[in-house]
Amino acid sequence: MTIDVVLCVPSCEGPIKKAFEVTGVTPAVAASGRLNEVTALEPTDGYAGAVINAAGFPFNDAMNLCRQLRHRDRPVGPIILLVDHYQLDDLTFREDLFDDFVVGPFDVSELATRLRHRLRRAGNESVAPRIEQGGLVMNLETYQATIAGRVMDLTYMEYELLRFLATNPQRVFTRETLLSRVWGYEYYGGARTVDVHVRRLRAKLGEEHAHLIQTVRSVGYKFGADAERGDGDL
Amino acid sequence: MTIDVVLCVPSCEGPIKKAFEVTGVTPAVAASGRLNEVTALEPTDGYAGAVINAAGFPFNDAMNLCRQLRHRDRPVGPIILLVDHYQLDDLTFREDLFDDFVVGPFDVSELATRLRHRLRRAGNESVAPRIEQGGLVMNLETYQATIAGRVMDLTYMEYELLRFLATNPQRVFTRETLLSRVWGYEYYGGARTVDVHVRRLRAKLGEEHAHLIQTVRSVGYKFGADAERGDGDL
DNA sequence: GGGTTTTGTTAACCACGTGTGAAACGTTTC
DNA sequence: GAAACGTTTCACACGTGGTTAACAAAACCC
Repeated sequence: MTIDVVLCVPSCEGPIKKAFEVTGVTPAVAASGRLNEVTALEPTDGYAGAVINAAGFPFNDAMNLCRQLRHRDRPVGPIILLVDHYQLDDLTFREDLFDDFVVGPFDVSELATRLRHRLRRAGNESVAPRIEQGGLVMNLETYQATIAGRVMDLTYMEYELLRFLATNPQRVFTRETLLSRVWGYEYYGGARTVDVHVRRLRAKLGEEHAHLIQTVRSVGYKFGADAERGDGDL
Repeated sequence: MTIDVVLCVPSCEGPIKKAFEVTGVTPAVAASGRLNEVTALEPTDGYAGAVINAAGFPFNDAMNLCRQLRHRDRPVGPIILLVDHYQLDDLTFREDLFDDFVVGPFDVSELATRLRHRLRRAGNESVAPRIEQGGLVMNLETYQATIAGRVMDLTYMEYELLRFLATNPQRVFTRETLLSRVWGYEYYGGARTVDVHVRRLRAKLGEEHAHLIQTVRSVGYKFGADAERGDGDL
């Protein structure tokens, strides 16, 4: 039997270290939080999971790391996020990027219990590997998207934006929300950026499916076929 | 679309109740924690999940309930356990009985975030905040409105005005009030603006439902079906 | 390091929502 | 029944907000 190695970013100290000891798994500490470091440290049989302390380094970087880990060819196990209380709101609409979270100040028992819980449950839970909405299929592992069977050649940002919209169908997002959730920064200047990316996406969706991304005037954009049938499915 | 109902055992008070409100799901409270009560309360389309306060009643009973819920023919959604800190150890080797847990003292934000997280990961679009009044349904996330099941195609201002009126049914607003509350500025000039928007709304509500917005002569407008019997229920 | 792709910005253009005034209509009052 | 008042309806002009294309900057790849 091999030893479980769990990725730990960016550090493994205090209660976090204790929790690892109690649980009996070995941490691999990637201090930089960069993907190449993560890959370099990886044991031959892969990581059993990941603990990312989003309270310990820039939140956006943490989110990006999650995204990258999810998209890797070799999937890492369950991702556990450590956050401060004030960061809870930032988790909204990002539910797919992590499998569990712990709110600081971090308690050893809780950390250990969650670690054990997720590691044990790993395998039973399939992380929704794909999105299907109105002819659009997005494979979250291969980074590929098809519309009505035709492969769309999307760039990174296009993919992320489309994914975000498609995972929350029918819901309207303001440009500011999109900027903060997809781009991950606080709106310096260009809200028009969103418009342009939407335009590019619509172009790649093709004439026929361009309407999948709808403009809600004075509000923002939403994904989804029109609910024009009178079934009132709000 | 149906409303998500989440089983709540054995009570739904304080932070737990708040978390349900924030998340926008409806609790079904089974005070006894017995399976027959759970079944009796079950909506036709089943539970979207379960919140079981193991700190609130005998721990073994809570575990038994979890087991029963898991083994039912009709599976309940994700099970979230509420525990006290000293109970953490008791969770070991029972990882398969629940999907998430929260450690007391219970924090509204954390509870809500976990609830949302699990419901979403279970593929459950958690229900949006909405307004329902006399056949009118307004979904505040999708910016859609339906009247008697038919989708109304509202513009921004129309939506905002209708929303304001519908959130305060039966209450009469002067044009000035509407201008300041909905438009947000201090009435330079056109009170006729309100009239016109009301007209457009009535048109989109359709012949049959136009009366939902009522004119109160020399005063203003109000939303609501007629209380034409003289029961004076104001 | 040069070329290519991706990403963000700026500005012109266009469409649609919105507000306005005036006329038609209805209701109340003398 | 006519005058006074309030509401509804209509047509039109203006401006906000969205789309589009072209450009600049940055990242990426040999």
